[in-house]
Amino acid sequence: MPKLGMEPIRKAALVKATIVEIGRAGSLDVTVSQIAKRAGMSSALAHHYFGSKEDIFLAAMRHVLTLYGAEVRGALALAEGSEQRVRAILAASFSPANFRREAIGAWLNFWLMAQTVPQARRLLAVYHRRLRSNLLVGLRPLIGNQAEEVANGLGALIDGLYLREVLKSGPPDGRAAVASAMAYLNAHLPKS
Amino acid sequence: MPKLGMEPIRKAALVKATIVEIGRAGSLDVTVSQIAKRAGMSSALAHHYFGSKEDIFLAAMRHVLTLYGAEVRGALALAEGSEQRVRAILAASFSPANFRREAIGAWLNFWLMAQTVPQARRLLAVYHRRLRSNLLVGLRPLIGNQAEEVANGLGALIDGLYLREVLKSGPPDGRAAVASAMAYLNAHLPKS
DNA sequence: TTTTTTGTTGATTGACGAGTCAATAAACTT
DNA sequence: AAGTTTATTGACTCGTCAATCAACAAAAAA
Repeated sequence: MPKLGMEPIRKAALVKATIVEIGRAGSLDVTVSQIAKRAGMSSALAHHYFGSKEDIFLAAMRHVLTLYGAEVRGALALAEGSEQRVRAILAASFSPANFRREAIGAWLNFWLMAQTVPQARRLLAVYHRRLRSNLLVGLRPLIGNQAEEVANGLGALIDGLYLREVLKSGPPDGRAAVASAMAYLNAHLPKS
Repeated sequence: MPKLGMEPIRKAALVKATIVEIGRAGSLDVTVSQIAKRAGMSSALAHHYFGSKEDIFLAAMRHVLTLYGAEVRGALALAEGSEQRVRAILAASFSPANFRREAIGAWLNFWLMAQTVPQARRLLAVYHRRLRSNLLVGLRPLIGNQAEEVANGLGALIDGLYLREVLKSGPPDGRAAVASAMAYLNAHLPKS
């Protein structure tokens, strides 16, 4: 019973299913059939809408990155003052929407993919640059010439906290992660 | 021309080849044949010595971890004083032997593996605990009750710096990484 | 109402790869 | 010398999976 205008719906379903399946499997060893099944369609249809498995993965990655970007922008809009801006970015990075098992697993795998798939590498580079520049805007008024260094450190720390969360069991603890990153920030802030 | 006592030699060759191939491929999608070929033998022989592909991977992981552990111990032996101990650990973590493309790629993949393979998870957990306890010994005299928090932060930061290195092109810059981690440490040290 | 476009899938193809086996040969043991 | 253990590989099995195809159905366009 072909209803028209299915394409965006099916694509969205596939993207969502991809993230879930990658999170579940904990690796990129996920078959198109698995993804398609979870999305409620045949694997042939998945291939019909996206050309290849790689395209599916890239779309999923783009989606995760987009969500993250939106959350950061939202938090930034409400932030007042430099320090609040930095805090907002950290909070968004570890928000429940991003800092959940599936998404974390997906992130790690995208990272892996970036090593070999140029498209993925580019996407990740964009994320890096944005994070960095967002952090810098907040940091420069606070610590001036140290801002670059701290922005790099914070970026790495965020990634590292994600990485560590992968190995923990139980639900991710976003609050603890934020606290960790905050501590780093505070240590670099001029003493009150 | 069967010489006897080949087993350790071949196993070592396979382990080395595994690390190289994983580094090259940038993923665990490496065939036993590729590994065996690089190690100069048939894939059948690889299966003969290690039972399965997973066993090969685990052996390679153990090897990387062992090398790292040895380097840390060596550096620690020469260190005098608490601060020097911490610095020694950081230096070892980013030493040329560990902080090189192949090894970094291997690390990332072992991380992935730890998500699904219990053995790998255990190995990584051991590394985590050791790093943590080593850091704590150095940190406690310096900052007392803050030591735990800073040890966690430093651990995550180290992982994060590894992760970031994966995406960079050109040879890894260990010195810069050490400097980054040192900055974190210094920020938490009581100002002189 | 024919034709075209869009949605959909079961079946198939083609490739690849882990792991096994049978066979061969050199070295050690008795 | 006969038998056993260790080293080694080419060929093969068996499974899996990405991608394609042929076919069918319904809506939209002509």
